[in-house]
Amino acid sequence: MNGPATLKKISEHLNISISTVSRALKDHPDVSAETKLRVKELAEMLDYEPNAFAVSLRKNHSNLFAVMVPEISNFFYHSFIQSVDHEARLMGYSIMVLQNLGNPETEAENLKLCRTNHVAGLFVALGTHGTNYEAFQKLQERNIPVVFFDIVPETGVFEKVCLSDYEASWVCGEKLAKTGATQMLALLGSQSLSITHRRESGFKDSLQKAALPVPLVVYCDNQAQAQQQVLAFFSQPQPYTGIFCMSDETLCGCIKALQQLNLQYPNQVSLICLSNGFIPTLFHPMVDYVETSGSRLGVLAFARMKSLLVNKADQQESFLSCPYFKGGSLAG
Amino acid sequence: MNGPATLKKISEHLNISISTVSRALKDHPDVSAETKLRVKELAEMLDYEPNAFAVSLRKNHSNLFAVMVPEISNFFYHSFIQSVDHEARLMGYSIMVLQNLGNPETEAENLKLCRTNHVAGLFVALGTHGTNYEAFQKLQERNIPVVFFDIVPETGVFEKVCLSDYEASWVCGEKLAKTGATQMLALLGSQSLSITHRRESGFKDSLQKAALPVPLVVYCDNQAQAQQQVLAFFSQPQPYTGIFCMSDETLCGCIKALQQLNLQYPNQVSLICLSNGFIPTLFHPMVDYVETSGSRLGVLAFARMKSLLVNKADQQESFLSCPYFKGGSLAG
DNA sequence: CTGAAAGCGCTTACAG
DNA sequence: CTGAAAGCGCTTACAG
Repeated sequence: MNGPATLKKISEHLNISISTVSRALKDHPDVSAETKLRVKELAEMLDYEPNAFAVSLRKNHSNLFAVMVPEISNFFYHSFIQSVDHEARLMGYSIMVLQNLGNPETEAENLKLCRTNHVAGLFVALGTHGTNYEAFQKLQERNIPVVFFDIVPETGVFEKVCLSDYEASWVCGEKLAKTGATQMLALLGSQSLSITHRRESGFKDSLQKAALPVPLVVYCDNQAQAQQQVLAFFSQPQPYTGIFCMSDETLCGCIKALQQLNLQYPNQVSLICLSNGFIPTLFHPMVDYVETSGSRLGVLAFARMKSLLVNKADQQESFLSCPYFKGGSLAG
Repeated sequence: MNGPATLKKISEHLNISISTVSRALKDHPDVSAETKLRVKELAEMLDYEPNAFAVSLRKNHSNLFAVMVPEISNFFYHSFIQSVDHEARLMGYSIMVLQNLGNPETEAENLKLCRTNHVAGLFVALGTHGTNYEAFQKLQERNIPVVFFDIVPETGVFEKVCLSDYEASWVCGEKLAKTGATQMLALLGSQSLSITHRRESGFKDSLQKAALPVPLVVYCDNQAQAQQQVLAFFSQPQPYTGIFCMSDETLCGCIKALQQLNLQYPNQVSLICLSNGFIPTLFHPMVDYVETSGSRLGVLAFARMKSLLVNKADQQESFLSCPYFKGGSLAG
């Protein structure tokens, strides 16, 4: 009576074998309707719940996905995680969230966790630190599919799911071009990320297309650096400037600097950014942004994961489109 | 050679028994130094990693903690989760994040997950929905300790870890009292939460102590409602007002409304809030706040969890102090 | 110091 | 339609 119910207990109560109980509970066609009924009733009564360890040990596979990100405290990853969590639940799976904090040892530890817990699959956004791709390869060899998202490896055969960074940044350039600004400032993220360079190219190329001068480009590793860069930029007199922030982080730094300098947008400067959409609407006027939606990316990533799991599909690279949302931070 | 290494494989290679391999790897004193060395070397070579399922099934207990919150997308819970995750890692545990989304069925599902995965312990912040306390009791009966944090049950014997909500709100009242404002507005959260009432009392009592009139109190379930309430409040002429926002959510709504109304703080209105500290510093001037630190609460909660686990300590209620951080949103 | 054996709770060929 | 048996990978009394 004490301890959680098990197949054995049920079988003893009913005087039938464990195998039959097991089959009855999963509606195996071999079992008679009557037996099924009796088993299910008792199981319900005893509050039977299968022991996940036993099931997983037997099947050598768990109902757990892992999501690994550089850090959780990020709107974008956040919404990605939420959305993957939602999808996973629909399949009866749950997810385990891991963060690397820019630390290769933590990453190694996390991957080990994935291995020992035999996760069903892994979603990863890489950090700025050097990554050990072999470890991911090893997971794949053990039949644990890996889907990279957002920040993905540049080489190697992997499943990748990305935002259309180039196109999204191109749109930002286009919008800024229309404000009449001649001087452009691009506040980018860490120089060591390929995503930074894709966004840089998209932005630069669209300005070139619009026959505008090459923008001033600065790389920032965090909010404070972005703030400093903007302050430094405006320490000298500037023509009307358009600022492109490639992330929420750079946007926050930028806005702080503008406030310190007492510069108003869109009157004295135009502003556009890439964002998940929460931060830009916090300010007044709202900041124009091209949406890099974590939740939509999550849905896409999950769909790819399912193909890998079910169809053993080939690995590919998918892109998610990024719509533009109008705010009040662009002149004209 | 294929498939991950197991004790059996190692034992076959070395021509010794599985038991000895198992003991050698855990440095059991019975095993000779030489055997230990040989076993460990081979284990290293074969990249041996114990199968978590087998271990857990055997020990009937996992190295997993669960953290259950109403929703992940919240700075406060976020930093709580980060901090618990950090502490857990130090102990060789990992955590599983679950969110209820204000839905009793999801809560039930999540608790089931905790049971079937035999989590080592559970951290919970309750949502606004009615909660089935029996389910938590059941977990405790199965020797899974539950630590409630932030939003905790009002009745029943449970381990609780809370912010000093009353004192923190009291400080907010004190600070606003000094601004010279005579009219006070309290933007509170959902009326169905006890935390809302504790914060309300602390704020009201301190105003009373300062011989100020009773504040106008409004309850808001989300950001948009807070915004509406502030707009409605200022639709009529008002004396100099001090606004107390009990959360980031109400603060965001409040600031949006002030921006719409073109009201400047601290000149036309004073502002103070309870916050984890990220949102208030996003605005200019920075908003004064009393810090409700998720990470410090996480450390405290984890320490309590450890006592419950190790010492089978009695259940108690602990409170975390909340320091005040100066901004530029208070007059005078 | 080492090993054979039982068992954690489940699933699934195999036999009847 | 039902059951006995083997096995997933590990741990740990028990015996020697």
